[in-house]
Amino acid sequence: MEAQYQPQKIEADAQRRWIESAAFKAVETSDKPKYYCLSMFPYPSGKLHMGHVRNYTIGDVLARFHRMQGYNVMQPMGWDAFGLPAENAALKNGVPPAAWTYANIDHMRTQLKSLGLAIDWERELATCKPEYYRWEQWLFTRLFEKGVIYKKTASVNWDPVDNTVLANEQVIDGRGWRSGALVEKRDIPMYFMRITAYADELLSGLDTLPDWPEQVKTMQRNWIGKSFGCEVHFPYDAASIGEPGVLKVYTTRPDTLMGATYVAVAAEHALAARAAAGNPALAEFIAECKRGGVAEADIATQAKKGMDTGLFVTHPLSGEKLPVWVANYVLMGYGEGAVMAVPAHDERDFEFAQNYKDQLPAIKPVVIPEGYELLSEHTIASYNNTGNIHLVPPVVHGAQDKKSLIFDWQKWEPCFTNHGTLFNSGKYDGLDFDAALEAIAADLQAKGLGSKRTQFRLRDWGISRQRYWGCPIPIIHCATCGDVPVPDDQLPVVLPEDVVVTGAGSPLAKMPEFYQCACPKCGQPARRETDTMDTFVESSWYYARYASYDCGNAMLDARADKWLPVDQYIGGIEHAILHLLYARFFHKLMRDEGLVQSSEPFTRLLTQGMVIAPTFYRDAGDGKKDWINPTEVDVRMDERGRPLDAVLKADGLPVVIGGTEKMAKSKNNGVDPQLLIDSYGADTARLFMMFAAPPEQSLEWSDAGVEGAFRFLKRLWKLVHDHVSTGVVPAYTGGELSAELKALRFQLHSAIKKISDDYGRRQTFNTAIAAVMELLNALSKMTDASSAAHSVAQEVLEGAVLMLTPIVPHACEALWTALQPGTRLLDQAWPKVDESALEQDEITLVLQVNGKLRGEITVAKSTSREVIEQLALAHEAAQKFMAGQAPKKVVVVPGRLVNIVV
RNA sequence: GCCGGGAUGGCGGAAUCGGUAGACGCAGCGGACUCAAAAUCCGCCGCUGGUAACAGUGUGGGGGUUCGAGUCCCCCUCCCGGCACCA
Repeated sequence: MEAQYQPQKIEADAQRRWIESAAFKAVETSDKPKYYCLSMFPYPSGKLHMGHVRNYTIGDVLARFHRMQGYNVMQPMGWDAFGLPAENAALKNGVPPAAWTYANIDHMRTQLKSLGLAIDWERELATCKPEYYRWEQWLFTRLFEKGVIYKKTASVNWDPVDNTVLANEQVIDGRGWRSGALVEKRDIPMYFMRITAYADELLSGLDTLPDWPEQVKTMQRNWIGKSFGCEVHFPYDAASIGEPGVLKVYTTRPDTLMGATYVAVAAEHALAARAAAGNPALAEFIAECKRGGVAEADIATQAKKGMDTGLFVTHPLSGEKLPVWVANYVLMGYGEGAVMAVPAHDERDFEFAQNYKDQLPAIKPVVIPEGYELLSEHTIASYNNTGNIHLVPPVVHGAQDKKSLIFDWQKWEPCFTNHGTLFNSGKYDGLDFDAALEAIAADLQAKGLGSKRTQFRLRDWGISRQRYWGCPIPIIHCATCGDVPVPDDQLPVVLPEDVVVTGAGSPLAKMPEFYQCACPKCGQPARRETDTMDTFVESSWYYARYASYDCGNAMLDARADKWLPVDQYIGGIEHAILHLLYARFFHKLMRDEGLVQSSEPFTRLLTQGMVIAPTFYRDAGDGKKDWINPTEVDVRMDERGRPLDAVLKADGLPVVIGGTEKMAKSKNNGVDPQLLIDSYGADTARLFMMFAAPPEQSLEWSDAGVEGAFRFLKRLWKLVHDHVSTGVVPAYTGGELSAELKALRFQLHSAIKKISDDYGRRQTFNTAIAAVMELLNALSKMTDASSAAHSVAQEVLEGAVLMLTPIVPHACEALWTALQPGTRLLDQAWPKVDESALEQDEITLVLQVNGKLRGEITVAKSTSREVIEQLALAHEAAQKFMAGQAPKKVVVVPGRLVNIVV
């Protein structure tokens, strides 16, 4: 064994041995239980970033831990290879997206391999290869024929200068990122997947996933957004609208129907268009609403604006005339594109009604929020006579609050949205939410003007993209036969790879050799669809294809059900909703096609946090900042180690210390993992990543932390080196031991117990590493030089090496060979707890007086509660702090503490 | 705006089921070794007062429940992730 820890040599040797022995090939026939461990595949952006290193190290740690636990492990890797960045790179550098992508894949594969991941590389796939996406096209044609995929129009961001559709991230402050033109909404035809047909199952399926983070399930539940309410029809007012009809709205608050004071429709709604026909001001307002992008975050934060259409509808129950407004906060894509507005009980309606209080009818409260009551002196009649919001008197006061809250509905209070008792609602007065819902729904039903309805917030998934670098949609448009799916024997529709990207419109639409074709049904000349699919489609089923990676005649074969579902999936928290929901949806689609039997794709989910780093900058004048990479900066400390200031290494002059943020090009705070691997080795990189924070939290980059990780590996190396240099011995198996050695074995076996739990149940690798460090600190302090001590040391070191193997596999392999020459670490099982080493006859209890720590007492394990109480009361410190007062109560928590209350 | 998280020493974090706050590591300080430096090893290290023993105080802010709260409940502040065409 070398005296020096030499990571480069050790890592190259270990990786070569793993390749030569095909150590991580997933075995398709095995008696062992399977463990399918999957990290989200990377987008081949160019080179590995720290987030990748973190993600793949976490996956590798879990894969290797389970391998040692006796599982048949599959850990594959591939490339999420279609996407926008390749087109952006093509625009910038003139390289075709395909060439750029393949070059990136080659480089990143080399980088990933240098991390020493226990991956079965035989199963590698890239989604931009026809042998992958042909099966996506095949499934598309199946789903199209079933009606799961259908066509409708939808709004997109349109850049009127570049004549192209923009992604939301390409719209900056309402303008196209390249042209600078004001972006507008434009309706175009697209293909949609009917994910809403699976909404109920996607919702209930979450209850079958106990090993998903609660946070992710909550987010998905809210995203799906199942609600119970009523569809309400407001008959057109014939005088103003000029024809019969009904305006449909959906509401989750039918109990507030009697409080509706107006209705609001989206700018794209048919009634808005009808009213705008003879109203230039309204037409201009509608045009204004159509300016700007389609991103919900922008729409939801803009000021609430609207305009009266001059049209009226009639209230379905009261027959009252209600004005119809166009409002920018009503979304066409959600519900019916129209809402009934109840400003007294909905915050957005309230805000809108306040903005237009001179033009809108008075706010009309109809629900007394739970916990409050109507002031007796204010009758409903007096309320109804007030007529205007400014004059609305106080109507309720808090029943539970002593000082009686007064509400006048002039200022918003959160409790206005609470359920409660109806008033001011005619025959429904006095009903609670449930009774009101039933009564109002029944009356609407009787009049043919509505009924109870369940609604989802979830919308169908638009998968058409007017882009080049994606999977072609396998549809042929025929003048006589309509949209015809491409027949199986003509698949795949291959994406041409040698194209010129201009940034204006889709290249495919300019390539007759691509789009000219014959209709598969009638043989007449036809046009091939030139839109490609959303790249979320590829990433919705890749996890299944790994199992049947080399199957040439089907999307999946029987091996899919052998490996699926994925036992452990690992990826960034930013994918909590979209990717994970789409993948769950696709799994059910594949199940219903008979391709898999399970209903959920991922049994256990670990959502990893971001990698963040400090930012530094200098003002560049003109309000801009020059961001400086952390590696170019020295942070100076005061005498207590607190940061004083920072200077640029190059010129010694000060730079400004910014916040600690997600590593990003825009802030120039990224640290290249390659530099880390080159100077310290993959094991140090892996150890630092796993030690610095638990996987679910954000991880702060720290040069000093990396140094610390490296130092620990050197110390471990030296410890093993010094130990084996005095002769290799068998590990301790039995015999009398001194108290010191007993204590060391107690610590070892407690550590095995704890660390097994940390890797397996808790997935907190930072605490596992800390426990090994404590164990080795204890070993270093051992003074005993007897042969018994040497055999216990052997046991401790073997245990430590085995327990670090998932995290630092290269170093551990070399250390194991030194500890047990002639054996292979790859063949070793996870260490077992020796229960006899955990037996203790004395325990230490904490002594508290009034909950404050005042001392401790050590007693025999079997000591009774009464004796412990007596010992505690007699304790010197207890006597002192009781100051002669009699104890009111003595709390004894077995094995933990005694608390004397005076 | 809506949905979901987070906040603990100078720093990253630990405290797993309401029971010793600060494990482990980094930084810093003191010492050993060295001609010297690096590396390594040993010791100290929340804050305030105190020579010390020790005492008080302390988990973003405010309130509450409890013998006991970083942990549970209510309110607030700030930061982060997602919002359907970034992946």
